[in-house]
Amino acid sequence: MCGELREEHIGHEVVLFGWVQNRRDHGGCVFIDLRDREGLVQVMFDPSAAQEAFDLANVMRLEWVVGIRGKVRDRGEMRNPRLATGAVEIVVLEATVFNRSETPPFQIEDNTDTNETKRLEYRYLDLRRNKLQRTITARSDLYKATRDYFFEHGFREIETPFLIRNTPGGARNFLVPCRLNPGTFYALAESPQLYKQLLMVSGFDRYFQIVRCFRDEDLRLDRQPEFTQIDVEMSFINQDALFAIIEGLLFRIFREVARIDLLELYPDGRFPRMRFEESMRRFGNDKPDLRFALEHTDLTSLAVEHDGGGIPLFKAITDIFKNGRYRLDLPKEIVKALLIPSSANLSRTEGDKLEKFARSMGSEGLARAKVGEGGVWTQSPFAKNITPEFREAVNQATNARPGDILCFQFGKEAKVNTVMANLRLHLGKILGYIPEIGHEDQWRFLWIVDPPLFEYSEEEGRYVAAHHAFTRPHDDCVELLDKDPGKVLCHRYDLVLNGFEIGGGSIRLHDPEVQAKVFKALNISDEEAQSKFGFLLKALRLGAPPHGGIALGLDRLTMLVSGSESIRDVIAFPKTQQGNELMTGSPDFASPGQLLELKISSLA
RNA sequence: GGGGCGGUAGUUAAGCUGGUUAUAACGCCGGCCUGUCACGCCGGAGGCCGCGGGUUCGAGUCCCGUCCGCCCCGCCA
Repeated sequence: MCGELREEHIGHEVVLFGWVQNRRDHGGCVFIDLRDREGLVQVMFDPSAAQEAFDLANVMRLEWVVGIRGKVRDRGEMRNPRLATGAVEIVVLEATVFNRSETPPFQIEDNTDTNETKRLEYRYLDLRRNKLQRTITARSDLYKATRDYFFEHGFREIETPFLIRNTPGGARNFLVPCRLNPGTFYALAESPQLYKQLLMVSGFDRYFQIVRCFRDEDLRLDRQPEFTQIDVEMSFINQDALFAIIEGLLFRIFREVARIDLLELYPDGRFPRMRFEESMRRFGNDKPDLRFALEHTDLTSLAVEHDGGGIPLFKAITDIFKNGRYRLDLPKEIVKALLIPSSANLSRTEGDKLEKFARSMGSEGLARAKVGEGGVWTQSPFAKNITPEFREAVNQATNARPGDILCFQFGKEAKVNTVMANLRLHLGKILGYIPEIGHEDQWRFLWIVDPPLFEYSEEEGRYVAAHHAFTRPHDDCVELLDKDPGKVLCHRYDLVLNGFEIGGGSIRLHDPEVQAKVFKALNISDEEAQSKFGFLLKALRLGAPPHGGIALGLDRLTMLVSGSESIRDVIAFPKTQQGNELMTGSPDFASPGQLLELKISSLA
């Protein structure tokens, strides 16, 4: 192929098919860069070698599809070191034009600056570009590495339905009307969760599937409405053994897809683990990017000790603790600080920009303090009121030195954490601790373990399952299920890579008695449980082995491993942030006839 | 549902405090050129300034609405 020709091919006669990448017309001779999926090679049309081919070359234009027969020649001094095939060129003996091309809407080149709208509209042209050829190929390599690995480890690949019964909870489903049962709908599977558990009950022991999942939720850089998971479930397994299997898979994928040996980073073959609580405290989320430090400092208990430390806004929070109003079933309020080192040399304007950033995250503001000589605070709304004792305690807790700047957030825990977690990432980028895009061969994996089984829903005023209702609680937490549900930890885990959640799963709950307690804590009645999950509950009573599993986000993983900027770069035909597919124009309105046949009407 | 940024030749952008013929680069078309490789040189064509309304003597520019794209919050494994 074009991109594969090297010095060793000199003298050979070759036949090449490809697209015209570039044309340099010298009047007496014409150079063309011919492109195929492997790369470029320079092709020379010389009338003294082949007059007919030369005449054709004079009319050839960009993106024409041509075939040539010619001889590989040494370019000697004229070699082009910037091209992999630069040592050779083809002298054409015969040429054919298979198809002409209209002038393309944008040029097919590596550094295209055409905006993404245009590129998505002409996706098939964008996919001709070297960069996307590489990421889509990486994705293909990743499928192969995954299948090879699991087959070698005794797994079976089993397909599960896409058209399934609508089950409550979790992500919003896409609905598909069922013509044969008017008025009823299938849901598109948001994951094979229930089916893979049932496969364990069936005795399939080790299951995996590379499977499409559908979720009707708002999109992001790393989220598409249809995406692909590497779905895994195993029986007679514990958390540690499952981690080992998945770690092995990732070592394999990085080796075969990116030629990166993770053993250099993780010599014992294992990834580090961190408890959920610790991650929230230090980083404000459950997917910390460990490529840089810049950790949060939780000042809540310190503020309580100092009775607000003279700062009225803090006192409002600490009073909640003092008055005994603080209750487990109320959203917690906390105080957190983030230290920007003096080396960052942050100007006041830049500080104001950070505040704007915090506000865009839903924060009321971003209080700051510049630490001066002797630990005094300046340029701060707190400088006047803060007691010297509290100031000193904060300086010590955050390890602040003169020149550093402290940023504060306080209020509802969830919001403080969101704002501070995003602020940390933002600072990491603007201070150059991590690149704006890409990963520069820094791969920091982390298992997040032992999260709470329930989380309090302010909307619904009750506890809801943080993952799903079939996650196994820690054995020593079972008695807390009715006493203090918020404190129950469970065997759920997320795998994080450079701040992206690339997978998550749990050891499942297969004990009907504990299951009943969980439903009770969730305030789900027997009837409700039966009507919603009856088939699974029945299966769990008919000889269900202990089991657990995980699902890895194949798109995100491919995005990271291929150094892509967005999940759209690793999906051949992705959708925009509003769920539109710009090439074909989906989604589209249904015709009245279609709706009539399905017995549904549209209100739009 | 909310916040931010953006939409001007085929493409990417410039266009200030409203002003006369809307610039540039690449691409495209024509001509010249046998060693270029971002080839070069000469000439040319190309515009519903996203769309709709408003203010004004006059709108790419100001105001309102709307559509589309990107990033984020909410939402989501």
